[in-house]
Amino acid sequence: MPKSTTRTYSRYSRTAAALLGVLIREARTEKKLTAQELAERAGISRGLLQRIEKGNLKCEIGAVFEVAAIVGIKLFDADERRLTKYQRETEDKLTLLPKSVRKPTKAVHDDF
Amino acid sequence: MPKSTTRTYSRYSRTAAALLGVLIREARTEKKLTAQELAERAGISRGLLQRIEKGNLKCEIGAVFEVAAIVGIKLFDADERRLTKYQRETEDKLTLLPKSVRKPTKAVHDDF
DNA sequence: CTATTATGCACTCTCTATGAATCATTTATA
DNA sequence: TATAAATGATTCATAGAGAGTGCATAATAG
Repeated sequence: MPKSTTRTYSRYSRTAAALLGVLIREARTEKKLTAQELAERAGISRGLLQRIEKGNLKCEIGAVFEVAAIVGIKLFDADERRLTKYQRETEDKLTLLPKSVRKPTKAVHDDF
Repeated sequence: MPKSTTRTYSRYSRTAAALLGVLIREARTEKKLTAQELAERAGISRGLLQRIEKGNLKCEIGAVFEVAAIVGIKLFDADERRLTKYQRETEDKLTLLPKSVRKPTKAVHDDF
């Protein structure tokens, strides 16, 4: 990233990430997995898992999803089958929508 | 990151990210926002938004959540109030669980 | 059909998130 | 209670994510 980015996040995003973090922590504990074990299974470092469990928003989404999937947290509350089906349906709807969004030209001629 | 990481993702994670991407794209189109506009509102670049809409797993989760929130995609199917409530409840449950996971020592003495 | 705008893609440069390693602290169990 | 293990916290080097840019192409308003 060029320049300093110091992103600012909405409260909603922060809360969502924090929630996902504690859900993961809870599921991991219930499954009796150590941080090290879960990290290894997910192919990430223990440090990254720590940040994920703390709800850090700068983690890559792939790592977070991977960990969540391993401990059994259903994203979108759906298993893979439903996820795929839902994705197809959404893609279908997308083809019906305009492929690019045009802003109306200011010359609206509402000045009679 | 040290060493080459070339992470590998499960199908579930890939599908989930892809779904989130098309949902965002759909919502953006319905709200008649250009990629540039949405990116600006989220405080990210258009390039990053493109990757998010394509379901790229290497984007930072904060950016994805931020964009999703802006176009009105409810994460965990919950508004901020419910999200916060749910988070508190989960944190409470967490305090009841052991704070660290111990693996049983192999000396189980099941060798009579 | 045409003009104009949005999107897709590729490139460079910069900065930072990640993996690894280490130490301090907390915690479960034998 | 003693003690080995798990977690928390910090540091460091670096691979690679993200911003910015330009251009080709697609797509829509008029």
